[in-house]
Amino acid sequence: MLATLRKRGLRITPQRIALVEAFASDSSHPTAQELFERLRPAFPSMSFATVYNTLDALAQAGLSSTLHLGGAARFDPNTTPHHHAVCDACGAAFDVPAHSLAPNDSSASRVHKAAPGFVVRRVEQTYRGMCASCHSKKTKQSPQRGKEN
Amino acid sequence: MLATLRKRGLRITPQRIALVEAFASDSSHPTAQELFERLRPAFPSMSFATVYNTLDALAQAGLSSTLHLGGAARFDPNTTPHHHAVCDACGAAFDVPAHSLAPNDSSASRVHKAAPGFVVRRVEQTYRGMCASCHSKKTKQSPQRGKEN
DNA sequence: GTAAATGCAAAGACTTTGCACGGTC
DNA sequence: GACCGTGCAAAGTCTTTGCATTTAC
Repeated sequence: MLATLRKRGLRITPQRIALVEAFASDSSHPTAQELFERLRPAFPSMSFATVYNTLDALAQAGLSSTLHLGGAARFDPNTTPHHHAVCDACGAAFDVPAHSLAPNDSSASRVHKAAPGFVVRRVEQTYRGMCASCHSKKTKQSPQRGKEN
Repeated sequence: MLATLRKRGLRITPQRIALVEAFASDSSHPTAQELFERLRPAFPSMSFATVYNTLDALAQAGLSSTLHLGGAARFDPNTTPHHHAVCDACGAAFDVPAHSLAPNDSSASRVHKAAPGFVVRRVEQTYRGMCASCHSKKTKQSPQRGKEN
């Protein structure tokens, strides 16, 4: 990631190094808040602006995407084609590998029928349900991060 | 919608009547702000709390669902199985009919492989791309409501 | 040295909450 | 008349912005 940022003429600051290290291999889809808190020990003076700024730079470089699942935005460093399984109870999001995010003919034609002239670039799929952990302790639900939907 | 609310023991107020009338047949996926402004002429004193309150009541009755596509939440009165095509430029969301929102065997197994024990309840699909209107005036993009992604 | 990033604080957008009053059933 | 809903205002959450200072290159 750092190499890509450098190539784009962006500067490699200690904060960015730390954020990339914390973020790159994280498949938990952290929020800005979570990343901020993760970096705070090393950079007590860091601001949210820096977190958002860096995530934005990564997104522009195609190294991160943003998930809007309700509540705070989640950031995703996984650049391989994949979908998400989202737990309605705790909000956890799991990566689900996909062959491709490109639309197939039948989906493209369905969209075209509903919205003439719409050009589909990619298809995102969200599997809503309940994760194993929440399913087992279903007796008394204890929402942790996500909410409705 | 009103009949269903009444059945649930909820009260039918002029504000709710007006909101349901404005919302029920609206396929543009309005935001709370948009509904609020639509009702303001008739109810100059109405508050956002009432809008959110009513939308919440409709959601609990299964008559409305919430779309989190970035930015403000969008509300959707369409209770038939469908997906959404979302314009990356202007944020407009179009309904795309679907046969069912139930997971099929292959999707369920893919999710299970990625998140063991996850129970899929329904599958949401989002077609990201560009609507006809934005595609034609692509020379100089003019974002209206949605943002990134 | 220069342009870009940081830190800070304030503002902004969106949503929720608490409570007294008023309206529906 | 009881209880739910409304209106209002305030607070809360999440994100963005402006600007002076610092820093990578």
